[in-house]
Amino acid sequence: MSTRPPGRPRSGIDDAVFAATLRTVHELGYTRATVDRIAAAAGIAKTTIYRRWPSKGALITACLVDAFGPAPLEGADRAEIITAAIRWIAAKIGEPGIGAAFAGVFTDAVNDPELRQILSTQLQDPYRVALQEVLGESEQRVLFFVDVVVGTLLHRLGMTGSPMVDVDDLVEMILRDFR
Amino acid sequence: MSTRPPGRPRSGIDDAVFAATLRTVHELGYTRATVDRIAAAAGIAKTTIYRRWPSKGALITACLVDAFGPAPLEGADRAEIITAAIRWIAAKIGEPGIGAAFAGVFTDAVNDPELRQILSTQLQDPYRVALQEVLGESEQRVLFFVDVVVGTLLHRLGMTGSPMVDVDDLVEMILRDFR
DNA sequence: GAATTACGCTACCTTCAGTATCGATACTAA
DNA sequence: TTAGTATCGATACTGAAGGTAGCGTAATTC
Repeated sequence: MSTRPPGRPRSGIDDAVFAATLRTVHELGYTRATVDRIAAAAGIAKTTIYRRWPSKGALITACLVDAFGPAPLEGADRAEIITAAIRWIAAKIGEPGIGAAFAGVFTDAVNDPELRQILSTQLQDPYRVALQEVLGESEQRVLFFVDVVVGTLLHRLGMTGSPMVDVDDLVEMILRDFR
Repeated sequence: MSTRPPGRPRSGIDDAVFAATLRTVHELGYTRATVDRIAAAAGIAKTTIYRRWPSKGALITACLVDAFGPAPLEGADRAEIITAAIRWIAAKIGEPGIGAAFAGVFTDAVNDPELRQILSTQLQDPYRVALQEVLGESEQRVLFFVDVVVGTLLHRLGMTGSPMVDVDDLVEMILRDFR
């Protein structure tokens, strides 16, 4: 059942495109990482990218979803889980290309409701739901948690150009509030 | 001394340009608030804008410096000062056009070192210095404070499209950390 | 009146997101 | 083997937007 449909199958280039995206954003920054350059870095045609993702923002979002993967929400107690989650997202944002891509697509989303919808549902919602379950907190409270953690990390990255290196202060502050 | 220099004096249009900028950003959002449209809304030529500010980001930054004004860093003790400061910046970011302009120029600055310099020195530094003095905290600590407060407020605005209405949680969290 | 500086206007350059088209390619079904 | 279908690469193009150049004109000082 569910045999392969007719027509030429899509070539498995998603991973190559994601890698080329992060590499290009890391080297040139979000704005100068044009779709043309990303396509060239991946060795494919620009039109192929637009056949798979409806916009540059959607491509970046898909790339981030792939790069982040599932969050490691494990630990003996709430404090350990929260600490691990903060350190995990901070480390991810510190990886080459990921932080710049995240900040770039986030800022694009501010004035683009469609992109905001994509970003919210495809990237944030899975982690929000998982956090609500494992922490037993309300949606409102988890959203506040995400605002503080991600907002702080992105503000530091955007204002200084470098990711936050010492996350201890942030962890302690959050722990005092969510213990 | 310091008599008026020769040549046609600049017309006093800065206030009109700032007002037109906030109005246009409020109506159309940061991206669609093009320099052409802002100039048209102010009733002047686009070239006049570029004679006074070197880029769109610099114009928005100057507009924000003007709109924010000095921070009300008053209160009987540290807790009152911190509370007032947080409520003040949250209210400002909630004003029509200001939050969108702030988020927009911030995100532009992420991949534009020149603009980041302008934003950091002209907008953030005055408040950072004033906070260091009145709170007696280190530069590192005050920068962390700014990262958390502004980052949280901008993340909420960018992710939901609306400013944070209930700032109490943020105030309490910060107070627990900076008491 | 001469020099100087700002303004408005028009035209222009460049970059980039996104689209259209067309021939070639890879696969399914008969 | 052939017809049908869907993808890919390549090229060209559109439209929007930031920013610049040049020119005539207006305002002010000396």
